[in-house]
Amino acid sequence: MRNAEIAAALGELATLYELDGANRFRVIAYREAARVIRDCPHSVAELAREGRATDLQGVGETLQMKIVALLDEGEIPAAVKLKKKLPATLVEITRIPGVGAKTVRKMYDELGIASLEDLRVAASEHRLRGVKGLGAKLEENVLEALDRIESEGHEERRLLSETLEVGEQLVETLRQLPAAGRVELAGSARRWGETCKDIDIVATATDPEALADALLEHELADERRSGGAGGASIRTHNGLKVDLRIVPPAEFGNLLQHFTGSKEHNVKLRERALGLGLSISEHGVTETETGKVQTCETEAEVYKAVGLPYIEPELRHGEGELAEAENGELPNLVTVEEIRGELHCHTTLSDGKNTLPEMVEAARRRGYAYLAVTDHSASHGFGNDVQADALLERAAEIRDLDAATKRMKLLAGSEVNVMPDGSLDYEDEVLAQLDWVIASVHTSFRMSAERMTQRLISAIEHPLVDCIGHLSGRLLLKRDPYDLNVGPIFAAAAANGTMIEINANPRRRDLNERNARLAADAGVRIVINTDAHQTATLDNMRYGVATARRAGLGAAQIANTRSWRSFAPLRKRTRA
DNA sequence: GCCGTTTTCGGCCCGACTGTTTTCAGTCG
Repeated sequence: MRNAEIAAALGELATLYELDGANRFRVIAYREAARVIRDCPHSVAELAREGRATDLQGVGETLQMKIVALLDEGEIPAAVKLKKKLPATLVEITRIPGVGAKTVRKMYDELGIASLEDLRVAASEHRLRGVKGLGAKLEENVLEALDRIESEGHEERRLLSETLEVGEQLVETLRQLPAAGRVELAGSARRWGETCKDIDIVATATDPEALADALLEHELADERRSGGAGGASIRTHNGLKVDLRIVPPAEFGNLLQHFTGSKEHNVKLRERALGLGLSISEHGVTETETGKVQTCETEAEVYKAVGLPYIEPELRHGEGELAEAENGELPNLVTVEEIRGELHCHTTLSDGKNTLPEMVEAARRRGYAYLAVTDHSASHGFGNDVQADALLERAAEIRDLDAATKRMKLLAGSEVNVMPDGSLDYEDEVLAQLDWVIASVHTSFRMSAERMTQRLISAIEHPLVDCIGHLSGRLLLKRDPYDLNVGPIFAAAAANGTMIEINANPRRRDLNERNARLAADAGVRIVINTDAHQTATLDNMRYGVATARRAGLGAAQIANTRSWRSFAPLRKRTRA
C-alpha cells in the first residue's frame, strides 16, 4: 500500500473523529501523522510491518497498530466503527471551504444533511438559516462552492513556473513605482515549491494606497477584490489569486517571514519561541512576561530573536532545519551561478525546436564551460527516433563544431531508452563512440516496483551509461511517478559511479527534493540538467537548482558545478 | 494521540476573517 493511501485513510479517520466530537488534539495528531506519512520517502507500509512506523515523528504505538490493521484488513477498525455511527459521506462535505466538521455535524443532527446532494437541496430551499449560527450567507457560499466543485473539481494548484511568470511580473511592476519600498514574493513561490495555489506579495511603501491601487489596476487583474492601505487582493485573468500585504518598514521582516512559511516551519519556530518565553506572529516577537514587542526589519532579526542564524526559504520545510540551524549545520546551498555545464538537451535531430548550432550558441552565451547534446535514441516514438548511423553522423558534426568552438567543450551524447528488460536501444559499439550517455525510461511505465527497480539497476550497471535521466518519470499534476524502490537504485548508482540527474524541467523536478537528499546521502553524484528542447528552456536550470537547494545540497554534491577538467574524469568511459 | 534542554503528565502555534452575532465560535492559512 502506498504512503498516499495510508495518509488518506488516516486523514479520513481524523475527520470522522472530528465529526464524532473527539478531542481536537487527537484530531490534529491524526492529521499530522497523515502529513508525515504522505511526505515520507520510504514505504511506510514496510516500516509498519517491521514495527518501525514509530520512527516517524508524530506516529506512536497506537497509529503503528492502526496502520498494520489497515494493511491487514484494508480498513481501520476504528473508521469502520465510526462509519456505522455516521454516514461516511459527511467527510466529503467538510471539503467545502468555510464548512468544517462542527458545521457539518450541526447540519446533520438538525436537518439530516448527510451528503453533498442533501446539502445542495437544503441550501437552495433556504433551510440552513433555520439552524442557530448558520445564515443566508452560508447558503450562498455553499451553492457557489458546490457549483465550483462540480465544474472544476476542488482547489487547483499549478506549476511554480506558471505562478512565477505572473508573480515576477507583478513584483517587477510594483517595484518600479515611486511609492514602493521593498517588494518581495513570499509563500511557496519564494520557497521554490513544486506547485503553488496562489501568490503572496509583501511590501513596504511610502504611499501604501498607491501601491495597492497599482495592483488593482494591473493589466493582469481580472477580478478586483479588496484594496486599501493594508494591501490588495486580485484574481488574474488566468485565475490565480494574488494577495499583496503592505506594512511599515519596521515590521517587514516579521511579515515576510510569516508569509514565506512553510506553515509547518512557522509552527516549529513558534513552538521554539514559546520555550524561550517569546511569542512570534506576523507583527513581531513578543516577550510573554512583559508583553514587550520587538519588530524586525529583516527576517534575519526574527531568527536571531530565537537564537538562530538566518534560514534560507528553500529549507523551511518544518523538518530538521531548526535543529540544523541551532547546531550550526545549515548547508551552504548550491546556486545557479555555480552551474558550469549542461548535460542534457535536444535538437531538431530528435524532438527539439532549435538546431545544433543554435543550442550551442545559446549555451555559450550562458557562459557554460561544457554542453552535452543528447537527442533521443533509436526506439523513441512520435517520429523522433534517431537511428545509429544518424547518431554517429551527428557525433562527427559535434566534434567538428567542438574544434571550432572556443572556451566551451561540446560532448557528443545521447539520451538512450531503457527497454522494459533493462537493455538499451543502441549497440554497445555505438555507445562506445559517444562522450556522454544518459539512460531514461520513456515506455512501459506500469511495471511492478520490483521489475522497474531491476530495469533501472540494469541501466545503472551498464559500463557505458554515465547518468540516469528523470528517474521517476513523474509529470507534476499530471502523472504519478512509476513504482520503484529508490534505496537499491541509489546504492547501485553509488557503487557503479553512475550519476543521477535532477531534471530541471518545471513539469518534472525529478529527482524530487526528498530523493535528491537520499541519493546524495547514499553517495550518488548528482547533476542538474534542463533537458532543454529549445534554447529558451535552458533557463529552466533555476528550477533544478531550486530542487537541489530544497534538498539541502551544496555545490560539492552537484557534479556539474565542476570545471570541465574536473568533471571529465567522473565519466565511466574515462576509466580503465 | 503524541511527546519530552521546564516533561512520562499536561500540555499541544498565532492571528485574521467571516458570519453570525450583541461577544464569539468556527475556519483558515
